[in-house]
Amino acid sequence: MARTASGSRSPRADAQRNRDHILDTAAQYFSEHGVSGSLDAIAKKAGVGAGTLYRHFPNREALLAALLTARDEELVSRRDAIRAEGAGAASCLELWLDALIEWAGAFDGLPEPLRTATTTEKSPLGITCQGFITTTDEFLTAAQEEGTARPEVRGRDLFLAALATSWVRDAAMADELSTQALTSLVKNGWAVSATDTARQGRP
Amino acid sequence: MARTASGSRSPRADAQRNRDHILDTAAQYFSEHGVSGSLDAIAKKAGVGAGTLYRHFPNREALLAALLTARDEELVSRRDAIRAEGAGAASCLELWLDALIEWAGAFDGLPEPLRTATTTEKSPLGITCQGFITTTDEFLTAAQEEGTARPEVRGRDLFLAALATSWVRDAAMADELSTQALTSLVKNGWAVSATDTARQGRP
DNA sequence: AACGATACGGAGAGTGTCTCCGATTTGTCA
DNA sequence: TGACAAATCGGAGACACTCTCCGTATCGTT
Repeated sequence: MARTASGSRSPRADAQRNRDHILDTAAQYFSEHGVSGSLDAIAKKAGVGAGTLYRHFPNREALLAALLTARDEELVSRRDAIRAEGAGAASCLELWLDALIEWAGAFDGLPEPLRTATTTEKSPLGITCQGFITTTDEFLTAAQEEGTARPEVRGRDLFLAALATSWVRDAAMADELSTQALTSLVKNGWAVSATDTARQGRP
Repeated sequence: MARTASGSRSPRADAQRNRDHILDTAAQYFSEHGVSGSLDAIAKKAGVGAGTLYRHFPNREALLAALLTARDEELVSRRDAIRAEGAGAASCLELWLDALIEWAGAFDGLPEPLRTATTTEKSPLGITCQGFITTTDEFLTAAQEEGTARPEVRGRDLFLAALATSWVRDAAMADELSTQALTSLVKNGWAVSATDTARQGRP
């Protein structure tokens, strides 16, 4: 008898098929309508009953978490690629933050549930976020040891700042510069230091 | 016949009474349940029919805008007070951003509609936000002329950053440091400049 | 007091989430 | 292959929320 790694019986073929199909449909639907699109509509579009959708994914967050699994893997690959490049710790951190911002912008409205999950104890999304906070911390610590990142900053703060940047972008579509602006703000701040004052005028 | 400044007939006494009462009730309800609390529940709690609530405030945003009017005035006073203090432009900007963050944190979930309003052409909230962006720009420009703020930063970016900070705080209740952390991030960035490197180790 | 303008209230239409359970499909074993 | 039990399905329906409509009540004026 077929079994999964965890010892439970492997899912029935139709169940697996439905699950996959719901996931595909949801990905498209969320792309078009944002993450608050109607779940019943997704079920209908996928050609299954509402009950089927909710059995596979008890709530919106569960569906979102499943949907992000594929993207999570991409992000992990990105992390490894950044590490492999062997650039300076500050550049690595910068690249990682960019990757994080892009990841959180996969769907319209995604930053909101991510933020909630980050601060909500246990949940599929929350665990994912926790992992990425850890990664952020690793890159950050390296940069701090290198002397290129302020020692008082925490990985958690940078992660939240990345989510916030994506959050701003969600609505500020009229102004694509906003993402760059926020990114630069988080990196350099609005205040000029003594060094920068001397430099002022030549970019 | 009594008339308002704009020339239309002044509202009937019962209408005014209801409006005020709804506003009071909504303020309390939103404080307890966040800005996505049920509007019908507010109507019921205020002892009026749903129709009455929606006649006075056609949608959630209108109610929110009316609710914020009082707080807006406080914020404007704060602006004047900051100007009057006559401190350095950088300090003024800093104080103003703090005031903005506090304002946007008046209710749980408020940053979301504010951000939407900021990027949505005309709307009661949007106009309010536009005004505060202008104020932010004034403080920012002063700091830039003083040489204490980076020239490439825009008031709009700082305003959105303030909203984002409030947004993060909304969920990160487990960690009150987050607001400070984000504020400092927006001011100084995570990267250390050459000057700071020399300073490292003595706070 | 009487009348027109204004405002009220709540039933109900439309939409969305999520549950429950009889009907159906699948996998297994004889 | 046939039959049985477990697993899964589908969609009606309970419940919540937003917002509209319109008959009824109240206000302010003459």
